[in-house]
Amino acid sequence: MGVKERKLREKKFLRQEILDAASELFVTEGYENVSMRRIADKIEYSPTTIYLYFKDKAELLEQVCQETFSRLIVHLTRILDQPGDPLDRLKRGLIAYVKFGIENPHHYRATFMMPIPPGFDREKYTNPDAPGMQAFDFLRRCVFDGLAAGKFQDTDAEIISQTLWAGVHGVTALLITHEGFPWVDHDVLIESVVDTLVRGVAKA
Amino acid sequence: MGVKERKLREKKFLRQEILDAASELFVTEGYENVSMRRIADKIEYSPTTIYLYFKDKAELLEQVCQETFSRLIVHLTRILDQPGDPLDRLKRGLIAYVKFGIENPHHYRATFMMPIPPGFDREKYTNPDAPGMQAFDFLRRCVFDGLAAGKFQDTDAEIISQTLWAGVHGVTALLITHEGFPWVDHDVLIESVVDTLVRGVAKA
DNA sequence: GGATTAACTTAACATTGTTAAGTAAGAGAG
DNA sequence: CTCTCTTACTTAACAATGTTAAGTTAATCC
Repeated sequence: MGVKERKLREKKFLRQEILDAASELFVTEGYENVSMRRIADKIEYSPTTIYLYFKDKAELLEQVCQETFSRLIVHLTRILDQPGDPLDRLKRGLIAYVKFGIENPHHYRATFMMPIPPGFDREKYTNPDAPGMQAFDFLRRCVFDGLAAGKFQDTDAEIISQTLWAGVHGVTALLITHEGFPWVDHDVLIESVVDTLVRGVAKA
Repeated sequence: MGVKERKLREKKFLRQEILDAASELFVTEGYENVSMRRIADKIEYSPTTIYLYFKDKAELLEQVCQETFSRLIVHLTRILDQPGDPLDRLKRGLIAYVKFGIENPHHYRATFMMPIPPGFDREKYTNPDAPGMQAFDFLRRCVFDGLAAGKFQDTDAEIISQTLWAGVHGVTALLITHEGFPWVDHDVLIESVVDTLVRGVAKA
């Protein structure tokens, strides 16, 4: 009786269809401009069907972002697996992070720039499987490599990691929200920030 | 006939009452969790009255933030008017910026972390009277001072300014949105970011 | 004293996320 | 085959949102 399995496959399929439709709409229009009804229209189901597969709009967004961020993870993996100077790899990783954010502004916004829900879920951040946290862990590992090679001024890996994260998040976030601002060339700015940060933490 | 003027004064007064009520609610609950009806309740007027004084909710928020940010301006002015090494003043200014953001998270979010409305208003950012832009100009001035004193590695004031802004915005934004994250001590992190940035742009 | 204007309110609209109740088709058991 | 139960979905509705149009009431002007 493969019937049950076929059913399950079909169920999984619809779930994926919802995710795809939602992702595309979120990407093109931004989370808050997409209603559940619009997503439902796109997949030609009734709005309430979505609730059979996802608890609410927030969970749907979370899943969509998780998919996107796993792409960043493989991207970062490729960069960090290459040999070379730890500081160079660190720079390349940081730049990749920023560029990813800018290429996926709505998903970046959703994972890193959204207000904390009132009943904050600390678990979401300490949970290492969380989409964004995995990316941050990459940064941590880079910093450990650099520390082992004695490349840094400070010796606290956590402080260095968080400092670098704050820095790259800053450019990413500003370039996303302040599109109209008279920035210097994007690439120039990104490189400037990353260079400044790495110069700042590196041993003199 | 002072009647007309009294009327005008009363009108201004109600406007200010709305601003105050809105500000308090925005501060305690956050922009998106405050409805026009709640604001109206607080001042004991009907919801639609607000629209006689403000075009829409966004404009109301904008005015509220403007008020708040002018406090940052006077704060920064005090710091920058003190004598001393340009880099030291720069550091103090940057730290003040971050602390202000963290102490006014909702207003900071509203001015610097909100998605750009679809029909972007470039004018809002180039306009030097805009609340946030005035603060950024302070940073620019600091950088000019430092450049004049030959303190920086790079020579482009705009690149340096934007780089520093990105950096401090990063900590501010992350500390605001990721309250639950296992940060190292806030003050330690803030100081680390500012030190790193200034070390990064300073002449070796 | 009648018309005009100003300040404010009531009622309503369209849209949002979400839930409760219903329906129809198919699986499983006898 | 038939009765029942489950699965997968839909229809209808709710409460809340920002915002507008249409009053209403009181003071002002001529």
